[in-house]
Amino acid sequence: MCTKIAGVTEVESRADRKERTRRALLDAALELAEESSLTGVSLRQMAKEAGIVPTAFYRHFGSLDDVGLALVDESFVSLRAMLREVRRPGAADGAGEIVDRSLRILLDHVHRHRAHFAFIARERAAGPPVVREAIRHEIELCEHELATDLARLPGTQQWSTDDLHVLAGLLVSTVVATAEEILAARPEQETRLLATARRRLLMVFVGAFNWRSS
Amino acid sequence: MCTKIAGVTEVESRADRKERTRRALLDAALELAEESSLTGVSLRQMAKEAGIVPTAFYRHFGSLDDVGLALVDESFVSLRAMLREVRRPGAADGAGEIVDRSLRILLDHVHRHRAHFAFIARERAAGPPVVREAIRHEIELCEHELATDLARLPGTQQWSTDDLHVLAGLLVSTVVATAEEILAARPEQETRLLATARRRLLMVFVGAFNWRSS
DNA sequence: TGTACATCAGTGAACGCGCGTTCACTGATGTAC
DNA sequence: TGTACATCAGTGAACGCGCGTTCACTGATGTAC
Repeated sequence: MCTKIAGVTEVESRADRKERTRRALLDAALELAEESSLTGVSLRQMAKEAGIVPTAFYRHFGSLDDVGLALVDESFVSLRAMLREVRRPGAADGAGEIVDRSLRILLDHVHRHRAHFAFIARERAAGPPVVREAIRHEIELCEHELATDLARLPGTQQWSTDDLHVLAGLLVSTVVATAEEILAARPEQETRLLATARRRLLMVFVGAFNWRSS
Repeated sequence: MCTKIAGVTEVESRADRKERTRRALLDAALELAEESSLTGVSLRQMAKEAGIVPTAFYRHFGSLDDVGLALVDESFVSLRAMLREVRRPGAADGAGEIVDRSLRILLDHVHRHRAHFAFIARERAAGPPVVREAIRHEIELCEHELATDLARLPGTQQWSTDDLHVLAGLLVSTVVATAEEILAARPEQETRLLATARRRLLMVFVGAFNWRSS
């Protein structure tokens, strides 16, 4: 098959075409899972949505679980990109600035990778067991990374590693809750929602600043 | 049908028997939903588990959604009972005592109503749309109640209602996360998990105590 | 460059299975007289 | 108390449908010579 792009005749190789179908299957799974959960998506629905016959599914994945794990992988690529952006050193003067900047990045990423964030939020509780476990593990890794980062902030040098993990866990559960709220919110509620989320995070920071490691 | 209990011959009325079957269907749904979600449970599985023929299901519920809504109702009866117990005035000296007592009550209730708590945690994200919405609404009500309660604590008299809701939201998301951790934890991890949860809640309280309403 | 062969993504028929729902029924329980 | 009738929880056959998976296949793409 040939495609003419900007005057150049591009040839789509067999491998390219296969990758395109694989992508279509993953996209179909992501979209179909939005109603209820991945456990409710059938191989035949995915194949139909991707424009192939059901049996051709097996050319790309060994089972439905494999599709789930592939989606977990790419969802956490999105999420890690976000965390990297949050972490990037900037004009981080005070807690208010850090919170504002982080929330802006969170909002932007949730909107731009809406399907991936919704996938994690949903399948974390409802996915096939193997997918649930994979997500649980990834979130634990993120929490661990966050704890390491927090240790570098001014004011936490004397903290025990336990306390760092307490704060990391608190931040993760707060951010997860906020992300879920953003996903569930209608656009006109968003401003109000963010204002609440901002104060919630600030309250956590106030608690952390006044915390004495024991 | 007659049953002899403690020397008294009890007659089970038609209504009693119907109620017993209804209960069996709900219990079956609760148990079967543990693998994946309620959306993955079929009417036929429920009927089989309850010991009736599939078609008899319709004598008790109009649809699978009705089963879900009935389970939401009774799950929140458990949860409300817990909140009432937390709220019951006791020797609430300081934040530490409040947190310890609340966590003890939470742990006890999660263990004694494990299936109900797991149901809420799971179906909140993965249930049929109508069930998800019902749970979202119930949690919002709990959060609102909590905000009202917080207003009566010493030190919050000058807070704005917005700030009360910020704290209530923070507490709810922290407690939800803790409940989910208890549900997922193996028994030997429990002590450590509770110690972390304790410090997490304390950190929130430290934040609240040092909070200035704006 | 041309030819002969290998690869392999996608096809289409077929399978047995569990699904929700319909329908006419049975027979024990409940009620009116 | 006894009888005749009504109620209704549960039955069982039947339906059409979508499911995952098997298998032998097709024909375009890729490769070796």
